[in-house]
Amino acid sequence: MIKNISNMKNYNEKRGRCCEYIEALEEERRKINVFQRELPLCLELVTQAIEAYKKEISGTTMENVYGQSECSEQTTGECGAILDLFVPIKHSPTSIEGEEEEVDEHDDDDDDDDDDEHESHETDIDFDDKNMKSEWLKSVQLWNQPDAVPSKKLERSQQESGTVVEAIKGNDNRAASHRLPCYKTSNGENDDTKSLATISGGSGPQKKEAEKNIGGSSSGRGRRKQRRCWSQELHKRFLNVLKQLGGPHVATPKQIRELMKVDGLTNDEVKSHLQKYRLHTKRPSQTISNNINSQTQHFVVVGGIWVPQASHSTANAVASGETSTGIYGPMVSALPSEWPSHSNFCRTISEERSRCSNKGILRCSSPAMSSSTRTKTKYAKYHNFCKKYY
DNA sequence: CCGGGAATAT
DNA sequence: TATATTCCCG
Repeated sequence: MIKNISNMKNYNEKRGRCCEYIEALEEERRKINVFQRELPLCLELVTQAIEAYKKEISGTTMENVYGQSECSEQTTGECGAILDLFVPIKHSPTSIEGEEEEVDEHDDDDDDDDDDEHESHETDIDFDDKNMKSEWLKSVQLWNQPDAVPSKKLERSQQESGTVVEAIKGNDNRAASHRLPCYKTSNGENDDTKSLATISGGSGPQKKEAEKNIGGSSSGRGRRKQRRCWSQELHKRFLNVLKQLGGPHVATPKQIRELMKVDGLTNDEVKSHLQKYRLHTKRPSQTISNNINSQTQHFVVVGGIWVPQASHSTANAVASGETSTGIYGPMVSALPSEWPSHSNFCRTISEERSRCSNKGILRCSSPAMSSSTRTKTKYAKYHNFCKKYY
């Protein structure tokens, strides 16, 4: 009898959990929905899983949604089994070395964090811990996700104060070593995001694709890395770091990369991003006819960095008070506009063939770099920069 | 090697 | 067109 009771209890518990998961999954589905086109299978999977859960709850035990992965009960019962569907099996280190050889000849030197794709136990999904899931999701979002996703807002709210980032950074990832997005999916040919591999692998803990360069034809190492987008999260971090370093014109790619502590991020990528960013900052005005640098503008310049006006105060505080310690103090709001001007600035850079000939008008109110250790070089740099533009 | 920037690809 | 990647040079 006791047994029965405990069973019952167990059942109820399980049921409760299932309900929770259904909710969570539905939430998830809403998010994924945004990417319907990109992740049709993902959506399908989640949908099916939701149905499966519901059925399960309603008593009709019918698992085996897919025929595969039948209710193998692991420690957690079938919830786990189904859940597993979503967790792309992370085969640990295998993928890495596969392509390592030539795509990245130097890189990955990164002393500290690196991608420690931690082991393989998929059980770490851990039931009661949905936070983890969101964290994980978020970190994934860090890299892909060309456009904004509403969900992000939500998550951000719960942990302001940059804890996320902290965790992401991995410098103290005791709780959960969630990997950061590896962005290194190379493979230039046959790309097509629709390839199943890409999707399933990509949506989950995406690892680097192993295969490429098949058949040895490979035509040399000319392949380009697959294009990856800087998510807002990522860009936000970029901005933060930039702020710490004193602005886009004094920060150096390497420093930025180091401070960002995003594993897998390379200097080149940072450099590129920085370049783009600088371009944007170069010719700020002339887009909007009416307001010429008036107060009505939604962006303000803080230490040479454009930030949304809303966050101006905080940013400013940091800029002046600063002292990098509180690294992630001021997170700018999750709003989409972190760029000098969100969309295109009609920039006619075509002309300037010769280097150094650009005469952008740039307003930079004293860079917020005072107490940095390596200030000297920066200072010089900054002066150089000013000279250039004034 | 690193950084800036232009050329090139997506 | 915008943005990311690669090439080139100092």
